Amino acid sequence: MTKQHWLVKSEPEAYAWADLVRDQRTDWTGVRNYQARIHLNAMRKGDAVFFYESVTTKAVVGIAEVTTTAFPDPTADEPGWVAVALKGVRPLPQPVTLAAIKGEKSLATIALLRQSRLSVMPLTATEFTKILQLGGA
DNA sequence: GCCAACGTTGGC
DNA sequence: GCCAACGTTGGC
Repeated sequence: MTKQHWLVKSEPEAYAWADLVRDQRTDWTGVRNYQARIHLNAMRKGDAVFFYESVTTKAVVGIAEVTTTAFPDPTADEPGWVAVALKGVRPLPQPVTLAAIKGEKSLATIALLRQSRLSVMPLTATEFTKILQLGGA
C-alpha cells in the first residue's frame, strides 16, 4: 500500500512538538472519539503524520511518522480504544498556521477546517504536499 | 473569558 | 428512537 498521510492535533500544554523532539518517539494515547479511532486503526508503519498544535500555537509545526500500528491503549478504562506509536521526523522550517490554511483555497476542504474537534484525521496527498510547501519544506 | 460546535448521556 | 441537558474542544 502506498504511504498514507495524517494529521494529529495536540494541545501543546498537554504534549507539544518539543516534547516529541525530546522523547524522539511517543505512544499516541488518550484518543476517545470513534471517528478518530477509525483513523488510528487505519494507520500503517511509515505513514507520514503532521503534528498540529491547537489552542495557543494553532499551527502545523512538525512531521512525524507512524512506527507501530494500532495497539490497545493502556490508558483506557474500557477495551476497544487504541494508540499508535509515533516518532518525530523533522520540524517544518516555518509553522503553517491555521490562518494560512484557511487562506489557501486548495485546502478549503481539509478535515481540520470542516471538523474542528476531530483530533486524528486523514489528509490527501495533495493536501499534505500543499502544507509542506507552505511550511517551506 | 466567552461562546459555538459537536459528541455523549440519560430521561421519556 | 428522540431530544434536551451537559461536558469538552478549540477558535476568537
